[in-house]
Amino acid sequence: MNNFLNDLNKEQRQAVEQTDGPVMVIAGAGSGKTRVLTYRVAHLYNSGVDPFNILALTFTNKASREMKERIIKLVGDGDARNIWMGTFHSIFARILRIEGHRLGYPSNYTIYDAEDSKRLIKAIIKEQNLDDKVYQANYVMSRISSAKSNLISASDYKNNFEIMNTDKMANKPKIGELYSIYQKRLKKADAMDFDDLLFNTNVLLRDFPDVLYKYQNKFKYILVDEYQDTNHAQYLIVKKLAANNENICVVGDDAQSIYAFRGANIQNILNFKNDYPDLKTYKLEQNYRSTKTIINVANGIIVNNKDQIFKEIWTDNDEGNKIQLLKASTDGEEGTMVARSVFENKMNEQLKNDAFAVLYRTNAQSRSIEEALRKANIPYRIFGGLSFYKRKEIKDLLGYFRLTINNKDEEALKRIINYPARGIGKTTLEKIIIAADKKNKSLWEIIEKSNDSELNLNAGTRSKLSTFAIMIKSFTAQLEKKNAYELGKHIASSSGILKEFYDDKTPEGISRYENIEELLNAIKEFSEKENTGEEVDGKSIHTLDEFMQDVALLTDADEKDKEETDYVSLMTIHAAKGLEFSYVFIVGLEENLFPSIQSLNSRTDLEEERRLFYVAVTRAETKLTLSYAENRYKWGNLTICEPSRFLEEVNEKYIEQPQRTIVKGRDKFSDNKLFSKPSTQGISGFRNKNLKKISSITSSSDGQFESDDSQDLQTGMAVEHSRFGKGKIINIEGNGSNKKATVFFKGIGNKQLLLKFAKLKIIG
DNA sequence: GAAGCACTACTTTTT
DNA sequence: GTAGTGCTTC
Repeated sequence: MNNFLNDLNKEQRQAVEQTDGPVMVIAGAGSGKTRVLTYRVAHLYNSGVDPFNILALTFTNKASREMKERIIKLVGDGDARNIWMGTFHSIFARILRIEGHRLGYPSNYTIYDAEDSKRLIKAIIKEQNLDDKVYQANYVMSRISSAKSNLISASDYKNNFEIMNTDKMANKPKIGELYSIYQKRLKKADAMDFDDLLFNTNVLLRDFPDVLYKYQNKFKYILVDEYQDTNHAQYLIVKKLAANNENICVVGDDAQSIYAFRGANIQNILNFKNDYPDLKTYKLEQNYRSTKTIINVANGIIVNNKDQIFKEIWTDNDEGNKIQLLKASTDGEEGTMVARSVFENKMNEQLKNDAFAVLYRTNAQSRSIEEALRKANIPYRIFGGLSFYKRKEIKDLLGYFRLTINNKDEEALKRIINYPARGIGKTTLEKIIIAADKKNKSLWEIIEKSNDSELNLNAGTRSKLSTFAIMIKSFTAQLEKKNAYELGKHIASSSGILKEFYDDKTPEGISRYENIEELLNAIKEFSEKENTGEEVDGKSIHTLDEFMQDVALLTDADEKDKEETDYVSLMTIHAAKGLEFSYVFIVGLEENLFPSIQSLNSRTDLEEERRLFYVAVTRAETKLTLSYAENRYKWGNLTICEPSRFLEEVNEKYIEQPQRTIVKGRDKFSDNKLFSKPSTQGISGFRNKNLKKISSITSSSDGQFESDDSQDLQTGMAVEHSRFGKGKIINIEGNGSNKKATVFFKGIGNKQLLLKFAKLKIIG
């Protein structure tokens, strides 16, 4: 029974068997972190701990899904399903459904996703007559979000001199006010955003001792994955829940902390021992994943960071292949080179597609890779990006579901009240919003009473509103009676959504219709899921609101494996965390892209980018390929790029002779019809298309650098721009071809101009 | 109020 | 390049 523990090395085994008391595992990349976590849970289970008493928190749905599967493999299906395992957000959303009434939330509260939050914030900025150029929704949202992650409420925010002063200095003094309006609106809609799930859980545990006591007793054993990525709110929840039993095990790697941008606090792991004097710490430094070459490169990168717990990853694996470095002239060519390299390696080593992954910094980079793989007939799959549940048509239909479940859901209502068009337009909606604000009611309550109010609506509009309200109410009435699929299908057709997409015979329309069908299929599967015997919330059928509970927190569609299971994986580095692939391509290693241009201001941001690079490198088992392009399309323009500074941190001795391989490879495979035909077409196609633009840009910029004024520009000078007119230089930054000036133009405002493109004339 | 067209901001990363 | 917004016309 205990023999599976023999799979573990000494440190891993110690970490697994030390079941009681506080434990921290510092687990280097590829050192068997997930294995320790899963074995630990399995070991607890086998030692007789009641699965209901185990709480395992992960960071992503994917991680929790995988962990669940692995545990079930170890201990068998059955009782182990009762372990509380999931993401922070999903676990605490679940607790809030049970306990939220204490904070004034019904159990059917809605979870707003990032898009809903942003829309609401935008709407509020507009309603407050603030300039949306000054109060950019993204900025406001991130201020509010980081406040919430640090458990600063709207009133705390407004009472905090330092915070308010920062906003004042940034010329955005109203953010505190926007925060409190935003919270009020969420509350009125019976909605929580992602941050509220953690914030409100903290309030619950802080203000209701019986709740705290209940969950402290329930969760006798707590495990936290990726602890380095927890923010303050998450840290405190874990600390409180563990306070009684102190059977807490956190696993993490400070070198892989890549979420500081959204509030993750690396100090949580660095200071963990301060909270638990009895802490037992285990370091896992042996890597089982990668070749010596890859490990050496990774160590050579991370050593450049100042902030870290010292550890050096080592491996018993072979030396392995050298690192391949690809230099492309454009992003299109980069894609082609990657595709070719995938093909060659596949042929030479007789590999399947799923041995390969292409990792990039931003989602936008996937397109050129995708194009090249498609031309080369290599199956691929993109992870992340626009996920299934974020597509417009899906969110439209989900909007109906949401409104059915929670009539007060403001964002859902605004989304669908006139979709498909039913004659309830902007003006009417504005009147409703104003009335709702005045009476401090939800939009729904105003609509319900649209007849007897002083809304000033004409009879036609009133009847349209009441038809709409009656329809939604009829859906709501069927919530408990029909199963999720029956009701879902009924809503899809009687709302007119299905017809809307069915009538659209464009390719997009057809694909939308198919997506709707796919959603309904998923609901069908859910509805027909075997009932576990015990009744969920007293219901004997699987209802729509049950289905919807998890949907807001799903990012990847958990899409059922389609026909194709053997594909090359394309994803951002963030999404690749925790995964491993035999052959890894890291593309777009260029300054301002990776490291991201927004990270260049501070050392901490740059170090986070470096950790990101470290994470990317350590995904590779057998062979690593790095690539960059000299020119890249960014927001529609061809931009000149410099190789990333991170490339300099890779010791040359680990790098294969660049270019050589490519030329050889091309010769070797030039007689292969499958590949060479489309690919050469692809290359020449791209070349021809881009050459003109490249040459025109280089020649014009060359000309500029010799003849024009851009070298002599200085802060304070008055200049003239062909389009914006006369302006004054506020700031100059960057150098070489990336030299950038901030120029103030009268009546236009500040503009950031790349000097190699902007034709600035000095006029005084 | 709706549909069609032009304009602009956007791209960091995710629950 | 695209989604979202805003303007114009019916």
